[in-house]
Amino acid sequence: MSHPTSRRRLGRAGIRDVAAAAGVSITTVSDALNGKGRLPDATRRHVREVADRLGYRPSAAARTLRTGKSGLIGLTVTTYGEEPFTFTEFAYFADMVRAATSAALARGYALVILPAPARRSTFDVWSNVALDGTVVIDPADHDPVVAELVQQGIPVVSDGRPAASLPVAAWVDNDHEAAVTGLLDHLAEAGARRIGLLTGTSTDTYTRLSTRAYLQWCDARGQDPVYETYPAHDPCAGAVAADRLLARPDRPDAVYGLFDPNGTDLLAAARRYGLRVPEDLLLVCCSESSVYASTEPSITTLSLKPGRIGTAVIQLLIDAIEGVNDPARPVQQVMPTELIVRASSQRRPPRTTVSPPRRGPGTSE
Amino acid sequence: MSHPTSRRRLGRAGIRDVAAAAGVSITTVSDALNGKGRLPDATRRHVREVADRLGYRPSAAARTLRTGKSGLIGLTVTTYGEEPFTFTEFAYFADMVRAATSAALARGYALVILPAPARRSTFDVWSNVALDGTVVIDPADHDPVVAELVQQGIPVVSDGRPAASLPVAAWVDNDHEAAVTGLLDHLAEAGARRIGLLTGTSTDTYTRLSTRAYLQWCDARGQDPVYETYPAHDPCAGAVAADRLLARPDRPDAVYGLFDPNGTDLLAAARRYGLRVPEDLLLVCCSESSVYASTEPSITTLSLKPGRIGTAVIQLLIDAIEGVNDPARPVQQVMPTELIVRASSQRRPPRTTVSPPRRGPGTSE
DNA sequence: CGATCTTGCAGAATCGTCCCTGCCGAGACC
DNA sequence: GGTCTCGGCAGGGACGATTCTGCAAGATCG
Repeated sequence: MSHPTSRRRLGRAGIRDVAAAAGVSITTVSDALNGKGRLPDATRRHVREVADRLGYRPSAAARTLRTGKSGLIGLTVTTYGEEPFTFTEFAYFADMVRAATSAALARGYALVILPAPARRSTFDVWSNVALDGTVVIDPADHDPVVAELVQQGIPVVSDGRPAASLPVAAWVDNDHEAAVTGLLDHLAEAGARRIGLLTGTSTDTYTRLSTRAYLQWCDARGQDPVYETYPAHDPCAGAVAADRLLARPDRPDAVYGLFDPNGTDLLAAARRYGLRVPEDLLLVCCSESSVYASTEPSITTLSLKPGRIGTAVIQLLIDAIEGVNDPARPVQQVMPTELIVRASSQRRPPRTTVSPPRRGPGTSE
Repeated sequence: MSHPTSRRRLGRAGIRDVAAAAGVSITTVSDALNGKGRLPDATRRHVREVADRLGYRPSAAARTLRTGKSGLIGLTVTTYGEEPFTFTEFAYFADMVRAATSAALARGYALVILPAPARRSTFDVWSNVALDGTVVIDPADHDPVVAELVQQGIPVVSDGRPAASLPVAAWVDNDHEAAVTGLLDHLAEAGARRIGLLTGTSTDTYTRLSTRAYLQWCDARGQDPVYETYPAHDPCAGAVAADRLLARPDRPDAVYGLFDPNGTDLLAAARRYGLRVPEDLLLVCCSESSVYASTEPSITTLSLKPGRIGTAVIQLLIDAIEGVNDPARPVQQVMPTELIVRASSQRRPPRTTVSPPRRGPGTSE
């Protein structure tokens, strides 16, 4: 033999081995397996059968090198440094990532979880993985990662409104203003006269837009804003802030909590002050957690529908990767939220109880 | 020029462009950037500076093809079909994946989320990504994915005890027997006379081992087992099963719920039957959710410490990939759990240390 | 019956990087 | 002063696929 093809250095079968075993050329094997070229069905079947018999798996690296497409989509949360998720948004991220993963897999892509890089370096994890595109969750205003990726020609789609300066291909976000306004209307209809807000100190778009919508609603209704802020990343601070809110002289008769644990925080605080929910205090919080369906009383939640967001983000990104939409102008997509109305925000429960509502056997304190 | 090096087909700078711009050879660039070869520092600095100026990023695909290492680790839950996670284990998976991601990134690897493949095919997502190793969560007894991967020489480490026939390189699991035994002892010490169990109908190792430990404990203590089972994937079924358990004629005075939502399920059921917690009913459930710290009363939980598990799994896998440990025999690692004792499992709150130890106020039956 | 077209496949050039091999000059050593 | 060693780099062959080009042999046609 002139070519040293016969040597086997690895246990894995390559396309050469398949070609040799099937008695055809490498080209024919590639064409047969990929459905290209002009081959009779008999040859195709034969090659496929031989490939199956040898347990042939094409090398992903070689294919990526040749075609320039890896089938991988990066997923990153640059806001919170090293940790890929922050604590208060577990359920949101879990749901969002789950939906995004499914959507990506359905179109033949896989998700890679990536960190916010500590510093620019030629050899961090980012440059070690070939990405077709990237999803960025809550990008900071001047995110260096996004700039770098875009400069390399990699499409980026963000979950959450990016700053105008960020050249993302598209973004998806909830209609936070409409959500908060609708929710406050709901509380007002249930009889709330003074609605309080439990919000965060950080300046991300979610917190900012929600708080602004609350202030505007108050302004339009002529109600004085009643709110407390706390650092959302600290779970203990939430309970303290809930307490502060209910201890105020201008105590609200309804509260909306922006973050997932606020429901239980507020419920516990209400119990400490002897306030009955929903009789004395109406309660809504933004959460994806199902536990609020079975608390006592059950708590009305605002769901951001992270699953829908994850799916939408992936669709837009893959469209951008495959050049489906017009790459010239970015695509915005505003997704609706869902208010899951439960006992905590209804003065008159829908079920007409036979027995008259009685108070429980006294407060322990 | 004899070589047609001058053509530029893509905007991205390759190693050739760096070599040309720096006036050195490709070898020198590679050596300078990778810290190999014998080069004076002046040359190294010069090459690095030129590479930075051109915005050079090495091609991950080419490197992977050449070196055989991709820096990617697969993460998969084969048990639940299409969806990567199931609903009842959100908090567990979120925590586990978060820790695993961090641990992998710290050692220079990134995680790829992969599905259970629908059927064997030459071109599913699995064969489109080059993996250095894979983490499998709760593998089924004869998981075809694991077999396939091992046959291809890709190390596999599992979260959860695999069947003896599965040739994984290592596994990590909680000490479920010790956890359940310790928890039941804790309840007995708190005054429980008849401890019930809320468990699942599926046959995964977690459910199986936990239930067996319960039965053995009952046997050793001479207590009749009192338990209800339900399909854990159905969140509504949990509430129904909790109701069934408390409606039994041999109603338990303490209950352990195996799944995350069981705490609120049981609390709601107890309220419906007018049972006070912890006075009439002691409660423990297995959960990673922080909401049980602020329910009323707060609920004692068994934490499986998924973060530790995720970290351990990744360490073992990367060790196997890099050939640190002995590949001949598999490594087992049994991780401890943590019982977070709260109000729901304590008849006497810990603050009343003044009064002498007395038995509780009799059984309700 | 020769020219053209179609079918069925093989050769070989990439893709971008790593790294083994080898060459050249300059000191070191006997 | 010749050989040895060693530092400093360049050449070029993989890695394993995709795919463009091209060449025979039969089919079709005027």
